[in-house]
Amino acid sequence: MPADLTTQTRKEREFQVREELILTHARRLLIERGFQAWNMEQLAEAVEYSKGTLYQHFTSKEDLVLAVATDSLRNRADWFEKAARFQGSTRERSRAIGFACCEFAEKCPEYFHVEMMLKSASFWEKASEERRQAHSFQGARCWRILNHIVVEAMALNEMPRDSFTAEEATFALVSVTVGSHVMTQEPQIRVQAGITNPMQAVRINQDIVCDGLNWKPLFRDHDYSKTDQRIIAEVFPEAVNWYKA
Amino acid sequence: MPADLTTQTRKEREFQVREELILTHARRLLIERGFQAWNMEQLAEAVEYSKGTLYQHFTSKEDLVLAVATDSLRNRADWFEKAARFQGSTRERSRAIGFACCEFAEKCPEYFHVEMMLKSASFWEKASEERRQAHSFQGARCWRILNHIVVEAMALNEMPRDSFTAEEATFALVSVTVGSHVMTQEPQIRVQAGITNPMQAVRINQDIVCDGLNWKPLFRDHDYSKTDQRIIAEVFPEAVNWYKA
DNA sequence: TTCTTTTTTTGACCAACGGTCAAATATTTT
DNA sequence: AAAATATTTGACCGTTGGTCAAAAAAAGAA
Repeated sequence: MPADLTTQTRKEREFQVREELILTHARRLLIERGFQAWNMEQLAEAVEYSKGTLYQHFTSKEDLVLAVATDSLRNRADWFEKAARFQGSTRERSRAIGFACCEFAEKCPEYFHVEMMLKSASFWEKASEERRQAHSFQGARCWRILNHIVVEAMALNEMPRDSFTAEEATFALVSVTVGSHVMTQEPQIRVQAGITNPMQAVRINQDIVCDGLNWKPLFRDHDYSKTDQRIIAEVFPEAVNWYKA
Repeated sequence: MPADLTTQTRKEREFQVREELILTHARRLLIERGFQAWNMEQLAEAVEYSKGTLYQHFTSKEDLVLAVATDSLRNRADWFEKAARFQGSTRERSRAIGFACCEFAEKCPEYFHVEMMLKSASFWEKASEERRQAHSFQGARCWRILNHIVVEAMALNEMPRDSFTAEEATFALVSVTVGSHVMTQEPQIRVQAGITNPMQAVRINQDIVCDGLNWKPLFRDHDYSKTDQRIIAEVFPEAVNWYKA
């Protein structure tokens, strides 16, 4: 998020440009090698600064990686917002968010890897309070956008109110999405489940959960292929490579 | 799995006893502190052997931790088997497996933590081929048990065959379960979703997916509380602490 | 029992890496 | 041009996973 350039001094701007340079290279290393298989020395070399300079921006390797993840998460929230504005029924809009999730997984493949590490307390503890808050903030944005659609669906009686609360419904969608992404990463599961297109597998599971929530119109009663094409055309004008009709 | 004691020499038996001692202490450290916050030296001290001896059993710290995880996973598969033998409809039996998952999460809290680490290639690579295979084997057992019930449900027309394949249905259940466990670990999500009982949240999500798969009798049409009590009484005779009616 | 051989255990040692900070370098001010 | 301030650097440190030659223990031979 480029803060307003007018109130910044040249120094501050240079500092920010360098931070983005570091983040870019760190993301590349994360994608290419994961977390362990590179060190701060190598990153310093890549950005053509010394190790000490890196530590002027980040308190630890974990802090840096969390910053990369938060950057990605901000993108996801932005995509969520755009998807939520899709013109259609509440279920169609939640579907657009499902697409945003897949697009996110495709464009920010390092994210889920970092997300897994975030579950371990020791990782989280090594990051700075500032970055932890930034990450929580973007996470909360994503939750709020989806939850808002669920609440609206219940208000419009497109989803029954008596079975589950809006929070339970939102939680179910979030859980199945994360779980599906995690499981599709596992080669063994891919074989056992016969998965050839991971993104499609994720979306099928989202359909199952929405149907389980009785979110009308049900997937099993309704053909969403027209909606899907509109979502791709209107929300993701750039090519979406993972979609198979 | 204690191999047959008769064909083993005394040495071999002692070796095995020591391995179990190491695994026990490693599991305790994993639960108490996670993966990072203890080192091999401390573990060696705890088991009253030297570091070098640990490396006669395990090729690396990761190899050791994978062994702990596989031990737990074997327990889960055993619980799955027991749950699958529950007398009832296919959906009731899948419900019993859902309970087994919760019981597992409660009794082996270190497992999900390790499972997350297994997603990173570098971790997996540091473990020995032998232990990787053992882990895959137990994972496959769990899959097979659940998948078998799904196949049977379709054969008995308790779940429609035309919407999803048996593998897709199994995958959906596995995904939502893993995802729910992962998400309930996250304090922020707990607050946002208003979760007070994580295990109940997991089971709700399983109900939603089963309903989405149109697995009869549907949760929304049927009261499963009697079934739940039977499952607890018959499959988990020891106290189940997390269940709230 | 005593000496020799084999097996097992040990902990000093190594390399790798995240992180620090005094010194060097660059920039700004006077 | 010199002094003052700010920034960058990389040698250095502590920790830790992992190794291996030497020590200790066990087994075997006499």
